[in-house]
Amino acid sequence: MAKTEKRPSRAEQKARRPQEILEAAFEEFTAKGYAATRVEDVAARLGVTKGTIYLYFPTKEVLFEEMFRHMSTPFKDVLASVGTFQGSYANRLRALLLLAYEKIPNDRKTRELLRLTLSDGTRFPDIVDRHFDEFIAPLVAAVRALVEEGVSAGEFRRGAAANYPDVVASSILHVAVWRLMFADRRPLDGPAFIEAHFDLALNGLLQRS
Amino acid sequence: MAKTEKRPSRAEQKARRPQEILEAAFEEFTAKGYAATRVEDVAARLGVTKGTIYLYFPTKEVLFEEMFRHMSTPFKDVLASVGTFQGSYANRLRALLLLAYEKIPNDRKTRELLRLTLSDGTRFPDIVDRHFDEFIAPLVAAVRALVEEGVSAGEFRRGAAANYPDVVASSILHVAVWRLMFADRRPLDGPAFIEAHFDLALNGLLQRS
Amino acid sequence: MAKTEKRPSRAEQKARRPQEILEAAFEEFTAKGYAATRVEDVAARLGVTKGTIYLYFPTKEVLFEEMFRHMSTPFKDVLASVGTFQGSYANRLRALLLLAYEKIPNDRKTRELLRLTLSDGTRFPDIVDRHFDEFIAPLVAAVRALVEEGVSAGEFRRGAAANYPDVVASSILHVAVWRLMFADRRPLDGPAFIEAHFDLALNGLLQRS
Amino acid sequence: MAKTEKRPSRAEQKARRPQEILEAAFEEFTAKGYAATRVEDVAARLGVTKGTIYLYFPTKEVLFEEMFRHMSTPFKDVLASVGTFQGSYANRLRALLLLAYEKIPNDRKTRELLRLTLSDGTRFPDIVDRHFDEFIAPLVAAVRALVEEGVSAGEFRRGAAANYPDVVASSILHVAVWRLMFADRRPLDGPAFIEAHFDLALNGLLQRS
DNA sequence: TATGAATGAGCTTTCATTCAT
DNA sequence: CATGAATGAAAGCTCATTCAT
Repeated sequence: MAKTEKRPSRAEQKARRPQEILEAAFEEFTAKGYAATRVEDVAARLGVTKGTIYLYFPTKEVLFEEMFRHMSTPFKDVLASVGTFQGSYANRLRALLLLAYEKIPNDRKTRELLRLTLSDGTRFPDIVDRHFDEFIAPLVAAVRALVEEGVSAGEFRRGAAANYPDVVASSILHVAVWRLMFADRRPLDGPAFIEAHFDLALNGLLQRS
Repeated sequence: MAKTEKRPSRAEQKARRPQEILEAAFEEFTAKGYAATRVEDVAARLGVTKGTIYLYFPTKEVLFEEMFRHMSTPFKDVLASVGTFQGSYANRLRALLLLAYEKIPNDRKTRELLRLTLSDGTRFPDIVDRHFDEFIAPLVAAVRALVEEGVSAGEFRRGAAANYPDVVASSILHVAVWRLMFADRRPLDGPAFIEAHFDLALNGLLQRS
Repeated sequence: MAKTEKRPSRAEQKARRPQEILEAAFEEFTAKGYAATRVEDVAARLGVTKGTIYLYFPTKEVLFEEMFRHMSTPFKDVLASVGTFQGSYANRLRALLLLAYEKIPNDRKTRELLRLTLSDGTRFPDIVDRHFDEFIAPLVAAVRALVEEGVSAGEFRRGAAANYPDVVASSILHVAVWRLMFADRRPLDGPAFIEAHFDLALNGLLQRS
Repeated sequence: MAKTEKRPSRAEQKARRPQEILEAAFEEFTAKGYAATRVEDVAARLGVTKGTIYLYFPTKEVLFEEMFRHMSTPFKDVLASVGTFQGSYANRLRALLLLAYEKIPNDRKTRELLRLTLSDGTRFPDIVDRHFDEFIAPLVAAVRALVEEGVSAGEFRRGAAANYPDVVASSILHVAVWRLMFADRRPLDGPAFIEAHFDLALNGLLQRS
């Protein structure tokens, strides 16, 4: 029982290398952008040398792309649970948006990948599509489904907002961008913001009595 | 009448140069980001050589900073007109948000500067503050003022949304980010989105009968 | 009569230009050496622009060469007066060396041209020869002539020093190099040094009683 | 025994590199001066490329400074042996000056560093001080000490020359400058010059019988 | 005559990539 | 596996020189 969870064996260490590199690459690329990041910086963060990086990834571009893929955690899966939600549609929508807040602006990985998508999307068109398929489309689809069901059930108003569900979720992006831009320099009161968002969105959607 | 509008004289050319350069720089920097843009690209866009750029701007960094300053058109001034708005607070808010849509996601300059702020804000902290002071703060302040007046007048509900006006305006940022990210690849139906936004926000804010 | 000696007329101004340029070039070239001096620096010192320099001198190299020629004042002429010296050979030698001190280490022009000869002689072999012909050879010849006459007259000892007159004059170069190297940071007591030089040289040369 | 003295191993090569570079830099910088030397010239002399130089030295300026430090061999140490000299003060002084001739004008390294001190001392003030502390000050101090002892012992005359020992040593600088300036184009008969120097200096210093 | 905008060749420095050890 | 010395292709910046005004 002694050696359990001790430092990894050489073999384990080796197996872990690629992931370590991708994680180090994430830190560097998100901090400085693709062009301004040097392969050596990534290596230095791991305490290895440039050559080692090239042992696992053939070029800086591939490193970037694989890092992006590795760090973008599946949001679709999370959304799968939406189907199991119970209660009023208002509460279901609230729960869904809460999930999105957790996964997008509050999750550093997702948030920083959004930055990369905006800054280096020109050079890596794939990541833009990926970002859309991974985050935007599923979220919008889930919101739309819920809103439509709520409308059918007579809980939500029919109207422009119901037809364009992005607008219901757009505050989420606002928080993400705010955090990317200001970090700790202008902290944002997350819970209060979310509360205001729910207040506005649900009042905006609910049938007027 | 003959020679009017011929090629500019030497003096005219010179007077125009700095602006031409700043505008070319805007195109290049926004297309590729600071690090990936070469001074020579900016020059080539104007049909001149690198050296010419350095005749007007001492370093690439200064070129970037002055470009940013030159291209960020005052939003505060636009907002000044808000005070003159008439009619219901709902309409006034609608007019205010429309102004913001025009000036932020629909104005290519502002939109692209937002991208730069996100991608190169780390290297140029000034532009982050500038962006905040120039766009975010005035807009939030204007929305807050209007909402508070609307609440006082009994037209708007008191509530979380009224206390956190960012949430009312956040869809604007959503459109900006969407356009930056997808450009023409996934066009966004602007008018429909705006309509949905107003529908949601005003229903969310108005006193329930 | 009032305006006599007032500011020069345009024609005079023009006629003076080349010299002004050469003098400005002297300041710049001696301060930074040939390679590190920019033509624009020379122009700026005169309050004109680069183009003006090229109106008078076709290239930077020619400017340098002509500057060198222009600033190297004839030492030979000065030495001509040596033939008229009277009195003991010791006194004549003293007078000759004093002339050399005035013309070489104490004359800023000559001193600085010595620096250029050492630093840029590789690129401009002419100036080395020029320096030799203009300063070294005449001085050594004059010293040699005087010493030989002094020996013939029985006033100076025959001996190694008399055969190699450079050694008699070498302290002069020492002062020049010292001043070039240390300028005002380690001032050299000129009169005391010269006195010591005469003391040593004359005692070294005079017949032992 | 076979492979001994074959091409150096990677490790040996690496250990040697910095010195190789400094020596190549010495050749280039002394031949053309700081400004006119290209880092690529230094590299080419070693058969490597520019990049290699920057692997060892961060900037051209640092390369120059470290080269200067590396090539200036301690003169002070040599002078330490002066204290052990025996015999007449004339002979001791002769021995001391001979040491100085060996170390300053006859040693190519020292001689060329003198050239750099004169040509690039403005840009690198440190090397001027270094040159003073390393060569000038110790030499003058040693001469002074010996002369003073010789005066105390009654062997040397009291007088101006004894008070200003630079003058006794100044011929040494003369030879250095001559060689820097004329190299092989006007060779200087070293031994004869030195003989003349001793003849003059000792006769100039010794008590007149 | 004088200007100064513009050029283009060249220099310093950087960095992705390779490869012998 | 890992290293890190070396490369070479840029990229930022400079400056002698030109030329339209």
